[in-house]
Amino acid sequence: MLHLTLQAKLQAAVRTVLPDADVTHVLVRPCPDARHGDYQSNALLPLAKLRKLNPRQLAEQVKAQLDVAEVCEVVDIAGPGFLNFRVRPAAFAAVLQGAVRGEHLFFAQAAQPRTVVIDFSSPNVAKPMHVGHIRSTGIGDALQRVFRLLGHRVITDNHIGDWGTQFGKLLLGWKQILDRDALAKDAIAELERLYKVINAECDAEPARLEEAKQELVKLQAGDAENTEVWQEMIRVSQAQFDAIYGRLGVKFDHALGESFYNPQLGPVVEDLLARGIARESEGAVGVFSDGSVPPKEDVFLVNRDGEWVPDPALVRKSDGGFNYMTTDLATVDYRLKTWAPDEIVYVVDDRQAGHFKKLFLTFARWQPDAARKVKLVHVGFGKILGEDGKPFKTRSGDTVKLGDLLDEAEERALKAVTEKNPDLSEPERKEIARIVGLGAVKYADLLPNRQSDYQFSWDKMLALQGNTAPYLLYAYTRVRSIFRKGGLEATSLSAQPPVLNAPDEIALAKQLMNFGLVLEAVAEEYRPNFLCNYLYDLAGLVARFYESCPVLKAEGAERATRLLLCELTGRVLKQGLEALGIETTEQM
RNA sequence: GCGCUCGUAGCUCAGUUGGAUAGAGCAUCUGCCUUCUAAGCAGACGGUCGUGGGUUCGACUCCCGCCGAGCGCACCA
Repeated sequence: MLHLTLQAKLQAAVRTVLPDADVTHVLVRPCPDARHGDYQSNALLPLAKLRKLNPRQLAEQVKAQLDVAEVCEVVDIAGPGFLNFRVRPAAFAAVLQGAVRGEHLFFAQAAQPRTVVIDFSSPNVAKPMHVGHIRSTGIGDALQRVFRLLGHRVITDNHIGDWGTQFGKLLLGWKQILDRDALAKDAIAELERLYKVINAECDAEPARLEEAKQELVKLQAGDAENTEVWQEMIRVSQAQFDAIYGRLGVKFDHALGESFYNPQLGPVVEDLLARGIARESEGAVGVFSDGSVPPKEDVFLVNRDGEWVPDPALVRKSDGGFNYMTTDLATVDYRLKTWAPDEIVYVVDDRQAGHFKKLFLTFARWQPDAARKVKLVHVGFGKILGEDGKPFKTRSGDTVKLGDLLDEAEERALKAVTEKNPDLSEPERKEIARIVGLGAVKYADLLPNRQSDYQFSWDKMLALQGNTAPYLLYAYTRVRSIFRKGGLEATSLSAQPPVLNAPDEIALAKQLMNFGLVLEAVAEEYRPNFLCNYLYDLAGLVARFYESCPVLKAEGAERATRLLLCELTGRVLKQGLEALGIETTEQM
C-alpha cells in the first residue's frame, strides 16, 4: 500500500539520478523503530558502495528528485544514508478508510499472477496418517491459501503413495490372514497389521519374501485379482485420508497417486537412455555425474573413505522395477505438459533434500528447454520432537496417529473452554473447542521456522498466553465482542476519515498496513511462520490498544476511529488466520 | 569419511535485500479487575547471538577454520 507508493516514487528518483541502476532491490520497508519514521529505505547504501559514491551525497541527490509530498510530510537522511519517510496522517487515514469500505485489506493482487503447482501431504496407502503428515499438510495448505489470496493460479496435487514394493507383502497378507471384521471396523489398522505380520515373516524366511515378491510381480503384470485387491486398499485408505482432510479443512484439486504414472515409467527410462542421459550400471539404469561441476558440489558423487564415487539417480532397478526417481520425473513431465506451471512446489521432509536436488538436476538434463521455463522448489521442513527432545512418539513408542492427535487437541480445548466459560451451552463449547483445538495444532506447527525441528508441547500449544492460536483467537473475540456489546454494525464506519491520536491507535494502524508485505514474504520464502509472527504482533498491539483506548465509552471522532480500528483488526485477524487454515470463533 | 541442516536469555523459540539500542512466551519477582472477555495489560530480572578469524561505514545475518547436535550417503519412498 503506502510503502508501495513510496517505493515506486523512490525507484523513479533513483533512476533519474542513476539512469543505469538496477532498482529492483530499491525497497521501502516499515521502520522497525517508530522514532526514525514510518517507512525507510536503506537501498541507497549498497547502490553507493557499488559505484564508489558517497552514500549521503547520493541520498541528497535522490531526495532532491523525490516527489512524495502527497504521502509524506518529511523525508530525512539519517546515519550513513538511510532515507526515513514520515507519512501524513491524512494518507494513513485514507488507506484505513479505503479498507473499511472494502476496497482492499492492506494487500494487493499480484501484478503478474503465476501458475503454481503445490505438491503436499502425500500419505501412503495402507498406513495411518501420523503426526509427521501435519507438517506437509499444514504448511502446504497454508502456502496454497496465501498464493490464492495474492491472486496466483494454484493447482494442488496430493501425490499419494499408492504403488511400490510394500504391496507384495500387503497382497500376501490380504489373501492369507485378512480379518474381515477388523477391516470393516478400522481398515487402516488392519492393513497395517497385515503389513507388520508379513514383513516380520519375510525378514525371518526368504521363502516368504519370495512369495510376496511374486504377488508384487503379478500386480505389476496387471493380474485381475491382485489389481482388484490393490484398488480396494486404495479405496479404504482414501476414505480415511478424506476424513482427516475434512477435519483439517484441506482440499486438493487433484490426487494423482504414484500409480497414475506407471504407464510413463518405461518410456521415461527409454528416453533417458536414448538421449544418453542415463546409462546401465551393475544391471540398473541411472543418471551419473556429467563432470560439469567440482566433485564437492556434484550431487551425483559421494565421498567414501576419501574416494569420490558415483552416487547416481537410479531410474530402473536391476530387477527391472522402477523407483521413485522415475515416478517423480514422469510427474514433473506430466505437470508441465498438463498445467504449464511457472512453478512447482514440493512440501516434503527435509531429509529428502538430496533426492530433490538430484531430481531437479536430472530433469534439467533430460528436458533443458522445459526446465528453463519452470521453477522447481523443494520446501523442506524438520521433524517434530517430543518434550524429551527425541522424535515424538506415544508412551508405548509408536508413532502418534494424526487422528488421535486431533482428538486429544479438541478434548483438551474443551476442558479449557468449559473452565473459562462454563455458561456457554455444550454444543457451543464443543464447536469452540473444535476451532481452538485444531487451530492450536495447526498454528503450533506453522509457527517455528520450518527448516528446524521443533518440540511438541500440549501445554505450550494450548496455552492462552504467548504465541499460540488461542491467544490470537482470543484477540479476535475481544474486538468482536465490542460490536456485539455495542449492538453495532460495521457499515457506517467509513463516513468520516479516522483521526489517529493515541500511540496505541497509531501503532495498531501501522501494523494493519503491513499485512500485504507479510503475505508477499510468505509467498516469496514459502514460510507461513512470517504470517504467524505478524498476527501475533497484531494481537499484542490490539491487546494494548484494548487496555489503553476505551472504545464504546469514547465519543465522536475518537469513538468512530477506534471502532474502525477494531473492525479492521478483526478482518485482518480473520483473513490472516484463514490463510493459515485456521477458523475463527466469535466467542471463547 | 563426505555432504546437508542447525547452534540466539535457565527452558521453548522469533529475528523479512547485511542496517539504527538482538525480541517474545515460560520460569522468578512487582503492580493493574465497581470500566468493551484479567483467557488480558504494564514493569523488573535475564545475552561475549557455539567459538576463533575475515569482508564491510555497519555482521545474529555473508566467507573460512574449529567445537557440538541432527539428518542423508545407488537398486525403500
